[in-house]
Amino acid sequence: MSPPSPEREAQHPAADSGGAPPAASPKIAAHRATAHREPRGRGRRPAAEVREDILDAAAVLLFREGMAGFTIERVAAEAGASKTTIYKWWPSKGALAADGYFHATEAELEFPDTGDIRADLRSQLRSFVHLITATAAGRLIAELIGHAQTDPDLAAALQTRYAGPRLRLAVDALNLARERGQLHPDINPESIVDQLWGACYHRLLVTGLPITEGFADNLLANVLHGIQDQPRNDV
Amino acid sequence: MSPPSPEREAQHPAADSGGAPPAASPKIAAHRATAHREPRGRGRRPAAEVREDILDAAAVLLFREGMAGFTIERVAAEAGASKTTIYKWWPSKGALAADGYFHATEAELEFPDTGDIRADLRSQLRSFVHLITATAAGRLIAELIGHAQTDPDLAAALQTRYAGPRLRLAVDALNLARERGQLHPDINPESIVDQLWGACYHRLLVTGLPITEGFADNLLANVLHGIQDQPRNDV
DNA sequence: TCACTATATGCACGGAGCGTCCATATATAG
DNA sequence: CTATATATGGACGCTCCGTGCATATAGTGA
Repeated sequence: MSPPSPEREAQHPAADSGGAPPAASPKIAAHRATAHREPRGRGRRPAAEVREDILDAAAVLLFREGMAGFTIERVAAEAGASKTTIYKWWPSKGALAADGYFHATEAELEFPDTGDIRADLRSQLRSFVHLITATAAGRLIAELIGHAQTDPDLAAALQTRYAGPRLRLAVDALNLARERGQLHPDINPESIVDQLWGACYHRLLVTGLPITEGFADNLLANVLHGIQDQPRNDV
Repeated sequence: MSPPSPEREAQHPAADSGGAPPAASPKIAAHRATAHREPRGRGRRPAAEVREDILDAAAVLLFREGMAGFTIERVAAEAGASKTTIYKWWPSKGALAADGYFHATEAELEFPDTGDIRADLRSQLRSFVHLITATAAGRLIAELIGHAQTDPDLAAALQTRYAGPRLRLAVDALNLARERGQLHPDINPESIVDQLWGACYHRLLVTGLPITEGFADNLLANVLHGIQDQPRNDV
């Protein structure tokens, strides 16, 4: 119904060639030296290449428009791929969104154990606060979590690749500290993490109150005061 | 473009029906003995009646299928009303969902001030835990909050009629306790609420860990231990 | 009693998106 | 060079959105 391949040259809105990705935003692919989508008619392209294009497009769309504007059709258009191809590899919108997000961010998520639980938790918490307030990922994470409430694929992916690792990191730090005798022996690490991270999510997702570093530090002080191994005078 | 003043009568979808059962499941209408929408030809029905039917249908659909199956078209069908009518009163799916939810629940949300901050917070928190774990509203609330991340109407409604009041209730209790000298003078009540409620939401929305009464009580103990007016030995 | 008006009704539209078919083209493996 | 795996455009039927239109009727004021 239209000329074969009118658009494919500057297909990618993403970074690609440029070497100045300020992190936390789509870093996308410089993965292929090849400039860009060659003018192609029909026919097969290497699977890996197509996959990469789709993930790039998904990430770009996701960060540009959020979950609201994120549709399979638009990803397909943006990637210069066909819906058929996308459906061949991803079962649902949620699954693609998750992969798109992680494709673009791929967080390192490593924090050294300094032996000081307060310092360790603070750096983890601050890093998280920074992520959700100072980068484009903040709103997006809220929207992803939001969508996950009605999308099992997305929920599973977030669980496995996002919430799980972060939770484990903090829990590990807490367990180490406890073994070191820095914390009350019968604390429940998961609950501590719920208090710290949950408080932030509460503001992000529910009340909309501002999330600042001061807020985070204050939070941490409160929580630690409640669990450090000192005589407890109540309960 | 249209007749002068068609709408001005019962414009607000809001409150309406009188004080009835608290409950947390659809109480819906016995308001009309009639079981189901009479087969009617065209023509006008009393506005209030139609509105009621729509809200009932919205609530039923919401509780039965969650936000996933909640569409304007289905509400219309279920209510025996026409989409046109719905769009005349509600600007969006989110707005209708919110009204449908509150129509069905209309929580009382009153807690006496007993003078014991621990007891007061515990009853509030337990009531909340009960709501999100033991009633159909739990999953639904998660889904509503989820959708609110990309639906401004819904977000505003939840803010005003759900999160706001609950937050205020707890903050008030904390302020009273502080004035009574039960709490450290420079606590930030909002943060305390973030810790308590946020921890629950964290499990509900993010990690999926179980939310029990024991969890809630433990949470409260931790938090209070951190903020009660006793010598603080750190920070 | 009756005409008038506000309001609900069915119907139908164009648009978007979903998820799934085809038949066709071609890049890579053998 | 052939075979096969795989991407392609295009089209389908479906649901839903949000909005128009002409028509029917309940309630109301004359």
